[in-house]
Amino acid sequence: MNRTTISKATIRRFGVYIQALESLGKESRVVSSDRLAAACGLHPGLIRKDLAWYGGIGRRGSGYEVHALLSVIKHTLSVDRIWRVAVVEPTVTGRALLPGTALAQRGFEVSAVFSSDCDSVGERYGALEVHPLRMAQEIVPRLGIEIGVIATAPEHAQYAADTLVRAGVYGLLCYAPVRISSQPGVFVIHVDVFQPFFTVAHALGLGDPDSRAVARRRNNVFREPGVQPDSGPRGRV
Amino acid sequence: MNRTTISKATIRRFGVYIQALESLGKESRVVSSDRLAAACGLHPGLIRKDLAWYGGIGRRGSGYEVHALLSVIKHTLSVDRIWRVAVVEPTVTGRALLPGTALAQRGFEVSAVFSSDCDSVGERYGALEVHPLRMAQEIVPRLGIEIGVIATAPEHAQYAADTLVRAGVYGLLCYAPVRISSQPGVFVIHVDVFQPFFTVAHALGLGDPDSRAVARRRNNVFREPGVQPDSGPRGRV
DNA sequence: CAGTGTGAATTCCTTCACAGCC
DNA sequence: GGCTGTGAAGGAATTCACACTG
Repeated sequence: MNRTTISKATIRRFGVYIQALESLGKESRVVSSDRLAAACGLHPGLIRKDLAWYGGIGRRGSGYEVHALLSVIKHTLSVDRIWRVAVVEPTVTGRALLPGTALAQRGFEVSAVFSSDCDSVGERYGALEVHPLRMAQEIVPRLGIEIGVIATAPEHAQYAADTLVRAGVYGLLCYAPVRISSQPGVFVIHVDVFQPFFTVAHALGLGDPDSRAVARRRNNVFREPGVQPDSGPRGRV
Repeated sequence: MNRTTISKATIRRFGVYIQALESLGKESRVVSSDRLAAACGLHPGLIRKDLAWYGGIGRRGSGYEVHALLSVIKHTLSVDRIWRVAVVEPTVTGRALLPGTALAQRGFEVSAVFSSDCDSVGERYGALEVHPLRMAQEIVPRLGIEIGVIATAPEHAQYAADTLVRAGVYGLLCYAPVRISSQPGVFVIHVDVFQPFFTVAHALGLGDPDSRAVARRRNNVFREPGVQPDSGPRGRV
């Protein structure tokens, strides 16, 4: 099963596993698929399928060795190294990614902040000074920055993206609410921080509008695939 | 096709459509599935399928009327009203949701900020003052807050969630990296703001580690379902 | 014509259930 | 006994292709 490409869904979950394993690892040296499943809110079988991609990394009867697992998964996701990141526009969204956040612990180091706004240029956030966007051309290669975060207003997103790409960035996360287009060879992800609110609203609002009691009585309507209906294991109230 | 429950995937996309339509609406009164698809990075057929749920809301030959479409989709997602939201802990993540962000424009109004940290209590963010978490019991019902955002450290997440739920909240967004368990009738979504970075890292790091040139030359490896490989004249090989 | 609505085909993902190993 | 690895079954979500309509 090995030499195949991993499914997109699996890749997404690998990120979740890293997250969960980091904390599970503090408690025990080994986890079973059941335990990991509970921590992630997924079906145990799904976890075994995902991990089976490595071909027998688990031990029957006991489970998976946390450290080893973390290690291979991180390697697969290429997060067993440091990625340097540039943020364009220190907006609220942009600033939420700056050092001091958990982002750094996961191997992503924001090493530059750019802005097209004269007022912002020169401001400092911790050790970082805001530079004019036009300096990306020089700074990006010098600091070995490979990933760019677009946190501009939508109308400036494309320009910011182009500028970063020209400077050498080849992975982009766009937080602005527009679709930016990129040259081949550049990988782009569009992130909408507020989408989850929509999902919650839909779940809560089911049935007649503002009949709060109804919604309250209703069980979770969405279950992430694999999530047990409720009353979690680990379910202390 | 109407009386069926909508698929989870469709619901997620409805959120995206709202987003896209808000800006497309400024340019034209009508959109085709092709145009909307381009704006969202999706396959046109998929959009027609999704919208067909409403049963003939489009006009053959011309497309969908933007305003009407927005209106029904918003209704479906229950975002044709205001939802009041409480945030626990004004961490960087928590603060990114406070008024002034685009969240308010989408119908979600943060009306209270709570903290268990004595130092934070009393701080002001715009018009909002940080209250001790224990006051949730009184404030949540008074302000009609229905949704809670957990932006605490992981070890306090469950407690914060329980407190809010006891106060009357029945929808939760958890930004802390733990799985919180909830009573039936309470809808919970777990959000990990940094997951997209993992996906980018994986895409960029494909193949031999740190052979940047290789990655750079490679085309986007992940395509969101429906996204054309790139520069996509659709169809025809 | 341009563009929707939709069955049918396809691809992708998840769950089941059980054999096999520790 | 506990738990992994995995084929086979089942279910979703997406794409295709085309009839049909304004």
